[in-house]
Amino acid sequence: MTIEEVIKSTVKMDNAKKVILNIMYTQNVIQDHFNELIKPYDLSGEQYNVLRILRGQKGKPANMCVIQERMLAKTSNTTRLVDKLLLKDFVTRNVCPNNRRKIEVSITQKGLDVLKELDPKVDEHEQTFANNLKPEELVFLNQLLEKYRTNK
Amino acid sequence: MTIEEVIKSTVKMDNAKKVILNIMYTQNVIQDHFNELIKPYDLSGEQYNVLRILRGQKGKPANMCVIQERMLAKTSNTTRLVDKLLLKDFVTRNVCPNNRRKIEVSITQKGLDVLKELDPKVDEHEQTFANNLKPEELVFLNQLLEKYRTNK
DNA sequence: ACACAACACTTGTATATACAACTATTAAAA
DNA sequence: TTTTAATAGTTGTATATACAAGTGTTGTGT
Repeated sequence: MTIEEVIKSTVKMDNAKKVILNIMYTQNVIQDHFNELIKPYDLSGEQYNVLRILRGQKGKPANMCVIQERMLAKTSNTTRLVDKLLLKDFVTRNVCPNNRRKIEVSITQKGLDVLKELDPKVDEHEQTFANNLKPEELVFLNQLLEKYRTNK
Repeated sequence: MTIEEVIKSTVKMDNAKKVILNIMYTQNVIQDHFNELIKPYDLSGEQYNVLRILRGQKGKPANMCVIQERMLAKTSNTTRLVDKLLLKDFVTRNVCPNNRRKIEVSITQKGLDVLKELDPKVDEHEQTFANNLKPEELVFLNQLLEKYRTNK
């Protein structure tokens, strides 16, 4: 399905406009698919993302600003995301003893368990889309997107 | 900047995962850029999108469901988006006389004026990104994204 | 004609995003 | 040393998104 078909466009669009809509729409499709996947786990996409970042710390706690800079959506409100994760006992939160302005957030065993349960489903989610392309097309798509973002 | 650099990933990712993150992140970058552009006009991205759809109707009013199906984010709440546009006198809203379940939404002259003022800025926004790619790369990027979405 | 399903839209609630203002702590400058 | 600036987070407000439940209208089957 082309992007024109998706938005039922009546007028012809140039490729610059088409690419933007294509990226925006594809992101929507991916996100809807992912939301379906995590719905039973009482996690939002960004909450999952924070957990994933914390696991990547391999035991080392992360400050709020570290979490922030590793998230895709740079404007997310990390405080409130961590609040939600705290309520579910997926993370712990403590004031950093060396610098009391900082907060140390760590993933709990319960958080690790839920990620582990999700891992195969997330892999499958990623593969479902990736399988539509040949391996070399996947590489090229990555290159094109990176180039498209140059200086932004 | 590669997607690994963006999210400061410590571990090596496969291309399937990279593509997803690349699309999600690129969409974020585009959206942030676009939000900057329309901020002075007191419009959100989706509000702009609704106005654009209404202009595409060329005078013919659009029902709520028509607007809905032409939007990128299929789960948007059209009622409340139109509410906001009504407050700014960018659209009119009337019950359809033939079928009183339906609503006829039309763009006003004020709405058309604001779109006209935005047109060159939106074009520039689109070109800024598109110029990073050669014309044939732009075409290929569109094809890859469409193929990537197959059956979704 | 009546009951009931389908349709088109609205409203409610919880969560998420965008952005500015605010608090507390630490570092730097005068 | 005192003031000021910078840093790290939090809170508030408005808007947007996700999703379920609700209202009114029209179409369909018996």
